Amino acid sequence: MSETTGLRIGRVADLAGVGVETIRFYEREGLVPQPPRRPSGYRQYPPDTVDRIRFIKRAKELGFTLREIRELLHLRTSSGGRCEDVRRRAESKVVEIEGKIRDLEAMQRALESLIAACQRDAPVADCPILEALSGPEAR
Amino acid sequence: MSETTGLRIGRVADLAGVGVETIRFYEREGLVPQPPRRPSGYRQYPPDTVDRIRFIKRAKELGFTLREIRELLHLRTSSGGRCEDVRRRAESKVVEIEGKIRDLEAMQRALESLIAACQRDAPVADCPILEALSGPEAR
DNA sequence: ATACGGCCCGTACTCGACTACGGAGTTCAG
DNA sequence: CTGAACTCCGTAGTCGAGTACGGGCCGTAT
Repeated sequence: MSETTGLRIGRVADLAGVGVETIRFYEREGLVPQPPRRPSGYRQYPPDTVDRIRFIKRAKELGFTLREIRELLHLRTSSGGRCEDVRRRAESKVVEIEGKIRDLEAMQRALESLIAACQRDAPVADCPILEALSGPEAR
Repeated sequence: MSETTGLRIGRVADLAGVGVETIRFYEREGLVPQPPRRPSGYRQYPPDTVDRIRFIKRAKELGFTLREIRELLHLRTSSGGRCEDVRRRAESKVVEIEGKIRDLEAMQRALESLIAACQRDAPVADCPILEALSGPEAR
């Protein structure tokens, strides 16, 4: 009955920065594996569950859907474990992520130029932000 | 009556890769400015509206909410045009974007290592992807 | 031993972001 | 000059991702 017993759901929720209900929801959706239970029915989480949930949170903030995140998390074990298939899926995710990084960098450059223009006391209305941001090359 | 007249909503939708209803929705939400109308009531869009909508699309895919995107798009003109305020807001966006890029790069490295492990014919179940992805440093 | 949390479950509700009507007027190619 | 395709508007419905009950069982500090 020490701390090797595992974490209860509320503790995991606190550590990961989400609500208890969110964890149960992720469990239903297959994003967090079903943990062992005590005889009482209480869930007992291994500590690394916290990292998994934090990962889900970050990935959401990066524009991945729960469906995509589930795929990412299951890359290891899915497709009957056939390596070739896993590799292909991983590679296409890498390409997707590269695109996101490129877009973010473009937004960043646009914002930097807005900031620079402001510092040169140029009237804000003349900042070229929108032109840069909504530039011609779309996805 | 040449092409200088402007685009009708359906054309803009096609070019930007969204539905007509989405554009009307964005207009209601203040993400796309209200265009001039013909006497018939038909909207007549300047061509750069297409870029604006593409930008909205990309930004959504990068995890920004419509509220945040509206803020970005209004940076120039909001806050009564007071430069200092605009600059501060832009700078905090830059920081946020830097964080996103860092997280994406971490995911990418994790995926690369999964791919590498696969190519070395290591059994997929042993790939260290999850450990890398859900690493200790959260947001 | 009891009370005040925490946890169980299922169901229902919310919120953001669309998406789909339906009935009327408009455009324009043939 | 007609008919198919497009547009208008308002309202309602959907979908993803949670969030909130409510009634009942656990656990533990006093």
